[in-house]
Amino acid sequence: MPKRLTPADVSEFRNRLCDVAEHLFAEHGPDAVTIRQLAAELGVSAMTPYRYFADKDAILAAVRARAFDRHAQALENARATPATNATERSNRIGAAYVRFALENPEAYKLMFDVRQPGAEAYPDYARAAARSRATMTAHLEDLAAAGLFHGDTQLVGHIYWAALHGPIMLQLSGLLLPPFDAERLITGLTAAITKEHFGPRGPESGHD
Amino acid sequence: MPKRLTPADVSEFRNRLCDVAEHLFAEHGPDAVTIRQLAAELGVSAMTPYRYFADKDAILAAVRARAFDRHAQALENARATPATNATERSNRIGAAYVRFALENPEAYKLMFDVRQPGAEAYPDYARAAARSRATMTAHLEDLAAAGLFHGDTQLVGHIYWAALHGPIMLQLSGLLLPPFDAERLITGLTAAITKEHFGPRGPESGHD
DNA sequence: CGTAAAGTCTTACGTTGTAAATTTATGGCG
DNA sequence: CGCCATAAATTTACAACGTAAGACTTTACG
Repeated sequence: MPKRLTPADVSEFRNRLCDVAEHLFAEHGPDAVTIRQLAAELGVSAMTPYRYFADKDAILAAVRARAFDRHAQALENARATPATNATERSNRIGAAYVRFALENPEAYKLMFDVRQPGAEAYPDYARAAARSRATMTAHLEDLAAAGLFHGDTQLVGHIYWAALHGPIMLQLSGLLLPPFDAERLITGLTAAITKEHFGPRGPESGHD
Repeated sequence: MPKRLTPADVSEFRNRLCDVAEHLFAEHGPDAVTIRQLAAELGVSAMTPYRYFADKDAILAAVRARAFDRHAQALENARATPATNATERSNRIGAAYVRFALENPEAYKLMFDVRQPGAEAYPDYARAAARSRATMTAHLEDLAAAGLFHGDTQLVGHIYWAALHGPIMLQLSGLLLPPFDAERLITGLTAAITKEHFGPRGPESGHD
């Protein structure tokens, strides 16, 4: 049944496979999903995916990259949304970050999964991850441009990032017991960062 | 070769197996290690481990529990070490936390791995994890007892925990690019928490 | 219109986790 | 002291996995 594959055909198949893989990964975990399942779901034979991906590891990397891209898109959307001032926009980006993580916990787990050692070697993954990181520091540059922040935007951007990531990961690991959850810890942490870096009477800032 | 197994025999074999598993997991990742490898390393047949563990998942849970126990032990040692004052002891516990994570990155990854969904169902794992968490809040109770802190010890303990965990996990995910690393972000975050919760001129507090 | 090549499918292999059957050694009882 | 029920370990066996190799099938171009 082969007609010559255009690059568009290739990337369409890759996308369809990643869509299916994403759902199955989220439902059963990446280890429990087999190539044969993916192939069956797509109505092709077990070997067909290997025309489009080097191996299963590459499929995992591609799905992780796509998750990072959707995450980055959510952050960029928040940054592009009109806001009354730079501080509000900044908070909106933080809120978008947390909302994405809590509404797509399986995607977030995949993004920051620590069990694929060579992930940075996949260019798509590296680029998508860098794109998320970029917005996390860019919004501090916005604040600096508006004269609302004077300091190391890269450093404080990373600190802010870690202040969201830590609580989220603790919650997703199942190690936060009621009444504690990511939201609450993030509120506490971002309040501390805000006071530290925006003066003792700086703008009130939760993440939403 | 069977002599009746005493409970001591059983737990000795379990320990030996976990020792081996820990090393192999650290070296190759838990997915890449097979039961047959573990058995060979122990000089027994492939099925023998199944006398001591229900399945591979239970072995992973046991190794994770042991890692949490060693971590908890490191924290408890730091807490038990004499210090000139409660603040210093508190900082030492934070330092012990970070040191353990950075000196045993594979163990730390395993502890907070997000890919074993039913982990809390293993009592050993749940207990070991709770033991680590307990020390992370206990040292704030020490500060409160010394009159150096007035506030919600549980809440701020968790916030402090998240402030260490976030940077560490970002670094272990390989997503922190020079010049940023966990140490630096932790310094920034703990400084902010300290100022927030110990007044604008509270004690200077890095984590070491 | 034929043919080289591209795409797909089928077949096949080594490895995995583990169930079932088998062997082996021992501690308790006549 | 000798036998044997049984606990422990091993051997064997199987279905499922990732994927290499080869066979088939369709298309684009000379």
